[in-house]
Order: sequence, then C-alpha cells, then structure tokens
Amino acid sequence: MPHELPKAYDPSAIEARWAEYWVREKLFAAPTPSPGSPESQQPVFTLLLPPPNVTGRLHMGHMLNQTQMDIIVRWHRMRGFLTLWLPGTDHAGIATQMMVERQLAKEGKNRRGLGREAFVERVWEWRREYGGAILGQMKRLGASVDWSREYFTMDENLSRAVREVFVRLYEEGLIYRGKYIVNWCPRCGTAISDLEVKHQETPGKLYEIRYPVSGSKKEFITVATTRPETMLGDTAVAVNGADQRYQHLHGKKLLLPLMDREIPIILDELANPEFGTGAVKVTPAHDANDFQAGLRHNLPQIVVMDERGFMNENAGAYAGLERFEAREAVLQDLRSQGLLAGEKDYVVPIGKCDRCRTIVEPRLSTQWFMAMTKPGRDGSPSLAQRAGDAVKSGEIRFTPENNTRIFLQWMENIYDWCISRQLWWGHRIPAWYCGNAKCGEIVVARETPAKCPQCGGRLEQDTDVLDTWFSSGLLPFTTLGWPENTRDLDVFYPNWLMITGGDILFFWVARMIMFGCHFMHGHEQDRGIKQASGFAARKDDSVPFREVYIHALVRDAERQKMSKTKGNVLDPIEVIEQYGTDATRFTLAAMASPGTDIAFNPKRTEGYRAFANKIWNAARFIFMNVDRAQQAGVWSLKDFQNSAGERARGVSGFQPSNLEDRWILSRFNAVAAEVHSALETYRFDEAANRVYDFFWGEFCDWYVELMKPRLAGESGDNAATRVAFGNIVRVFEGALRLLHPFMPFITEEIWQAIYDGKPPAKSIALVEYPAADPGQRDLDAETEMAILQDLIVSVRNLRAELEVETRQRVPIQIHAVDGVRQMIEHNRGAVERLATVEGLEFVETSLAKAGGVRTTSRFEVRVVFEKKIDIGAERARLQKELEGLEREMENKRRQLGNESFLQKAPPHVVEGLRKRLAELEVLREKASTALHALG
RNA sequence: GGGCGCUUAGCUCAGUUGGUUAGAGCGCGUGCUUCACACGCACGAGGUCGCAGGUUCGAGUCCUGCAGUGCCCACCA
Repeated sequence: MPHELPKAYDPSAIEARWAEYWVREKLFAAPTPSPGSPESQQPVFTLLLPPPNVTGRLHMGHMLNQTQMDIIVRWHRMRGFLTLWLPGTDHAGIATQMMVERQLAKEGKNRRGLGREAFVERVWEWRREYGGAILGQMKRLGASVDWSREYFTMDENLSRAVREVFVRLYEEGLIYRGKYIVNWCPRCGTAISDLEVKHQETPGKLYEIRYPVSGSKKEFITVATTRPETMLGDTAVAVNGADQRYQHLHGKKLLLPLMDREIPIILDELANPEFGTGAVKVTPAHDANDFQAGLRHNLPQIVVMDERGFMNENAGAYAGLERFEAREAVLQDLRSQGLLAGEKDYVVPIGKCDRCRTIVEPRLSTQWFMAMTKPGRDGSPSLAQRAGDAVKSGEIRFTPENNTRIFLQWMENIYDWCISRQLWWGHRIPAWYCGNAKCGEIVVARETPAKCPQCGGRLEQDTDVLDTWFSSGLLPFTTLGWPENTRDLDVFYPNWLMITGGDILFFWVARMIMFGCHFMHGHEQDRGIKQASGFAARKDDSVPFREVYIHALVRDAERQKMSKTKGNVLDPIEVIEQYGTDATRFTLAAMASPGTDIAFNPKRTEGYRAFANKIWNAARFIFMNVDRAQQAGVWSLKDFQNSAGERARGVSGFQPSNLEDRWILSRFNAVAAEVHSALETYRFDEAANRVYDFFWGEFCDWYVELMKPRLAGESGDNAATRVAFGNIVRVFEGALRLLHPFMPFITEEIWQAIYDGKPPAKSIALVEYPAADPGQRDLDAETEMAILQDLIVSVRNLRAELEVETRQRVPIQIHAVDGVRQMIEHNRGAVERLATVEGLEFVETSLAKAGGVRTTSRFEVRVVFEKKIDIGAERARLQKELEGLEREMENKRRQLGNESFLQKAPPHVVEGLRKRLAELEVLREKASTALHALG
C-alpha cells in the first residue's frame, strides 16, 4: 500500500468507511453456539443496549453511554469472550403518541377524528419512516452491536411475551384492577405512575376556610387547604379524637360552604393536631390520603373534575370551569361570604407531569396495578422483596457503589405500580370485559377470546395500553427468546452488565430486576458456558444482570444542564464532524470519573483530536522509514506480517536488544496491566489516560526519538536495523490494539495499513487485546531509563537557562557513581542527540562548585558554556532550592526524632524517610557549595 | 421533610485502603520552519487541597461543626 498519508489526520476521510465496513461484514454478530461446539466453550459476555426511544435523536448522554458500552464490549470481544451486544428501540408510548399527534395537528386533524385503528397505523408508518434515525446515528459512532438481533419493543414476539407476563402475574394475583387515586395528567389524558410525577417546591398559599357547624349560627371549624377547589368534593372534615379543641363537636355535622351539603365530622388520625387548625377537609375522590380515610369511614367519593381538568356536573355552579379558574372563583365566593379566614404563604410541593410539565391531578379512576410488596400465593417473596434481596446479597452490584443504597431505599418504600395508560400507542392490555351488564366477567388471556366463557356474551377488550416500562422491564429475557427459545437464554442470560443513566434507575433498572428475579427464578445458566470473572462468587442466575454501571450526566462546559430552552445542547454528530468520532469518544471516556457529571468542553476534544493526529503521524513516520528500508532491501513489513499471530497476547517476537527496547516493552506491559484493572472497575478515565500517556509521552516522545538512528541504519549493521524495525512495528501494533476500544476508527485504519491487505483477522476488533503480563516488567530498565531521561531533561533545562542557541551543540561534564556512569556511557549517543550535546566527559570530582550545574541524587551534570550566567538569578534559584531542601529536612528530622513514629509507622515508611533524608543531606551540601561558589 | 454528592493550579478535573517530594489536559510565559507531527517540539511559572476544630507518630485522604454548591426521593392538609 502507498504509505504517503496526508500530513494531518482527517477523521472524516476514514470513519464513515469503517463504520459501514463493520456493519456490512457483520463483524459483531454473535450467533448462538450450539451445545458442544467450540464457540460454546468461550466465556460469555452479554450486554443489552438501553433501547433509545423511536422518537429519539442522538444526544450527548447517548453518546457517553454508548461509548462506555462500546469500550467494554470491544475489550471483552478482544479478550476472547463470546460477546453479545444487543440493540433495539423502544416504542415509547406517550412520547411517540404525542409526536404523531403534533404532526396530525399540523394537518388540522386529531387522533379521535382518525379513530384508534387508523391512528395506530399512522404511528407505525411514522415509525417505519423515522424510527431508524437514531440507530443510523449509532452506526456512525461505531457501536459494535449485533445488528442481526435488532428488536423493537412492539415486535410480535416481544408483544407475545408481554401478554404472557401479564397473564401469569394476573393469575398469580400480582396484577389487579381497581378504583384508586392515581396521578392523572389532564393534558395527556392518562394516568401516570408515581415516578412520572416530578415534585417541585413552589411558593403558594395555604387557605383557611370556615365550615359552619350545621344548625349553629356562630360556630364553625376552620380547615386549611392548598387546593380550595377540591372542597366541592368534600364529604367530611376530620379532627383528631385526642384534640381537646374539638371534643364538643364530636358527632356533629358541618355545612359545606358553596355546596350547601351536610358533611360529618369524623375522628381520624388523618388530622394532625400539630398542623394548622388541627381540622382537615376530606375529599376522597381527589386526594390519596383522603381516599384512605374515606374507606375507613365509608364516605361517599364525589368526583368533581373531568379527565381534562375541568369541573364537572358535581361541582354545582362551578361546572365547566377549568380547575384553576374554579379555584379563583371558589376563593372569591368564599371571600365575599366571609368564610375565607386566612391566606398564608406556603411552599407547596407541586407534582408535575414528567412528560409535559402539566400539574398533575390526583384522580379517582379504575386502573390496573402491579402489586409490589404482596407475597405470592405460595408464600414466595414479593417482587420488591426478590429485587431487594438480589441487590443486598451482592448478586447484583452497582458502580458507583452508593447507588446500592439509593436503590434499596426506593425499593423499601415502594407503592403498587399503576401500569395502565389511557393511550392508543402501546401494548394493549390483554383483558376483555363481558358486554352483558348482568355478567360482568373479566377475561385475561394470551389470545383474544371469542366470547364470554360465563354467559357467552360479547367481549370488549380493555381500551388501555401498558406503561412503556412494563415491556422494557422484560427485555433482558424477552430479547433472548423467552418464553419459547430456551437455548439463547441458556447461553446469554443473565446479561453480564447494564450501563445506563441514573435517571432511569427506578423506571427501568429496578423493574428489570423485579421482572427478571421473578420470571427467571430457578433459571440456571448453561454450565457448559463460562461467564466472566466473578461467576463463581455469584450463583443466582435469575438476576437480569450481574453488574450495573450508572454513568454521569453530560453537561456543557459551564456545568449547565443541556436543555433546548437554554440553547446549550451540543449535538454529538456536529461535534463528531468537527473533531472526529474517536476524539469525541476519547473525551467522554477520559472525563468519565465516577460520581461526577461530565462538563463537556470542546477544548478538551480538540486536545484528543491532536492525540489522534499524533498517532497518525507516528504511523506516517514508521511507514516512511519502512518504505525506505524496503527499498534498500533491509527490512519489509512482510517480515512482521509473516510472524504475527492472530491472537498474540502481547508483542510477540519482540527482541529487546537495548535499554530503550527493554524499557518500552516493560512499560507496555505495565500499561496493559493498568488498563486492565481500570476497565475491570469501570474507570474509563484512568484507562484512557494510561493509554494516552503511554502512546504520546512514552512511545512517541522517547521511544520513537531514541529509535531514529537505529531505523536510519546508522550502525551499518543490517541485522541490528532489522531488529529495530521489528521492535518498533510490534510495539506500535500492540499499542494500537491497546487503544482500539477507545479510538476504534483510527486504530482500524492504521492497523489495516500495517497488514497491507493481509491482516490476520477481518478487523483489529477481532484480534487479541494486549494482556496484562506482570512477569514482563523490567524494573532495572525502567530505573535506568528514568535516570537517562532525568539527565537529558537536566541538560535541556540548563541550556535554556544559559540561553544556549537551540541548535548549538555543547560539551557537558558528568559526575556519577560507577554503575550510573556505565549506563550513561552505554547510552552516550542518546544523550548527545536528545540533549544536543557534543563532548560528553566524565569527571571524578564533584561539580557542585562550578556554574551551570544540575544536581540529582544519581548524578551531577554541568553544561560547559562560556556565556556568563546571571549570577543574581542563579543565586536566587539556588537560594530557593536550598530553602526548600532545608524545610523538607526539618520535617523529616522531626519525624525521625519522634519515638512513637519510629514505633508505629510501618518499616518501609521509616526506611524511605531515612533514605530521603540522606539524599537531602547530599543535595543540600551541593546546593550550599554552589551558592558559596557564586561568591 | 428525608437522603446523597461536590469544594484541590487561571479553567476543567484526577489523587485507590491515611505514609516519603499533590498530578494531568487546556490556558499562560520563553525559545524553536530539529528531515512524523505547529493538531508540533523543548523548557518553565503556577496550589497554606473551602473555613474552623478534632483523631493520629503522620490528614488533600478519617471525625465534628460551619459556609458555599449541585442532585435525588417525598400521598400530611
């Protein structure tokens, strides 16, 4: 291949091509292995993509989420796991219905006019046309999912599974239908779950209203309320039996103002004597607490509002008013009748609809619920119990860990889940009602029943659909073929990991755990299949996944939440187009430290684009040299290609023949180990930074620089040159593999180029990830190299201080102990070249008295240069150094003089301190000598 | 009302169980068309780790209080 790459890396020139290649070649498909096949011997890693809404457009949160998943997934795949990453989309009930309704509105139509069937067909059309947009964007990100298994939550097989679950839970008595107070959104016209209500503390008023005692002209009870319009539906006033103030009124009745209805005074703990007047109005049809009190006292339930939030015929004169207009009208009338006793400023926690911000109305209606805390008929644990146990026992582990507590706290305070929605788009509830009024039979069935089994009457299906989260909560097993296909479940269930945002911890994660633990109870993973590490410690295979990683929120550079109204939303596709997918992914990975949100600053991405460019140019450099060597007949890439094994764990065939070779190999292994342990604990930031530092700070800055003369064949020894080429290409190739999960595109491009059309696999994504091999550390090489680097930097530093012209070569003198001296002697060429030195001389006596000297504990080095040094500046520098040294010595001496320190501190700390003190003595002596020498 | 975080260099953030000299990127300063890279190279400046106490031989790290800041949960009017 031509190795004439453009000088600057242009991601747009290659990324789309590879993204398309990965999909076209189906590289990431994970077919289910048949029992006993070689594939079935692989350890398994399963991950479910949190399905984006069909209505969705990719945002930074998705990109963060997908980047993290892709890193983990590619890492496992490269390590030889049978890796399944399963993609799909969610039908997103309310969101999608709203979207299509809005579209209809533009055409001057509405869904009621269209009718249910036509409307649903319309949504399907919409979905066929636009529903794939977000998955298309995912492909552009390089997400290595198995596209052959793509699903949609309303697919026939998944819908069948939803009905199966519903029917089973109904039969187990864990799904029930009933008339209760639910959260109702008047705008969406549907019930919503507790979780879909967002509470917001809002300044409001607490109104005190006088309810006259029936038959008395003067006596009344004052009640307090924040929602005066609900008084129209009051059916009692409660006082606490122990409350002295109201003893004399027990058993009496009140006259409900505005409605002129007699209502009883009841004794109930609902009334808290400490609060307000101690008397509370009771509205069983419009408040959850009042509802319960109503049941206790057999009170009538008067609904005074319709499903749109308008007062109904039960609201007397206020019928037809919108609820807040009614509030004003009620207040005005109370005022004019002298019954409004007070208005106090009061902070009210107002519940708003998560979807549309409309204020939620507690409303009495008939809905379907799922029992969260009710044990099974056979005494088996409740859904919440099983889920809580799975987390408490460690069968499911959260990262960051504090989510465990958040999860458990929620689980312990859970209420039954309202699962029916008054919508048209979604899984229709599989319940049918007999049209025969006398019969009233309810049939819950997997398939549409023909007629009422009781009376043979006509059946009508329930018009409601299920909460979207009902079906998505089942995905960990339904996407694997439950209930029919058990082979996929045997192999891939449980999922290993779930990576998602904290915002859907309860909505989704909690429900998956409940459903999984319930329906997969007793499931055993095929024992012929091995799962990832930790398998042995955790044996409960009913859990939907073993690990949950909760990722942070992506904010803008100013730490503001991204929102459309603020106009600070960063479109990942735009960022990608500007900096490249690799750089954007790397930014997200490098900034993903646990527990803190990510302030996404494009400046940072710019830096990682530079990193990609750096790698690009390292490749250009290597290819340039390779081409030259090939022309000279010294070395060819084929020499490497022929020896490269497909599943080389480290950098096989590397021949350390030099300090820098030994050093880079040792560093490579150290970094591979660090990356491994970072990824194992989901420290994406650490992993990314380690690779970055290695690639740029060690490979490019030092190894490549040190290799230049060797690659140029300056030794004249062709065999040595060949070793040099073999080594640099091997380390480079290994480093590309190390980097691949983070920057899949550039690494693929260069890796393919190295193999020049004859790669050992179809993609770098399918070869072995560099293994952590602690045995390959060469600590001597690392120490020696550190001294060498220190020496070179010291000389450069001195040159800058002495204002030596950049390219002027200068003589240096070095004073060092024998071993160090020999090491430097061996690497004399490197020092001369990298520090621009000519004439390296070793001296026997200390250089401390001379000018232009740097001193470390290992060596003294002097740049011999005529230019007169600035004595004042040098004295100041030395003075500062001396002060620093003395301060530190003072500290160390004090500690070492402390008896209890010597007794209690671990020996290695004490020893380290002694050594350091000895070093300091020497350094101080030298600095002081130098200072005196200045005169 | 309950719970959980965060405060370290000008900015954005690392800093694992308390242990020898607190780090990175960006930004800043100086010098470089060094035959891979100016999306670069080299060198450098910059921090009493929010405040006040405490525990400890030893605290950025543990405890208490205070201040600032962010988030989640919540059917008491």
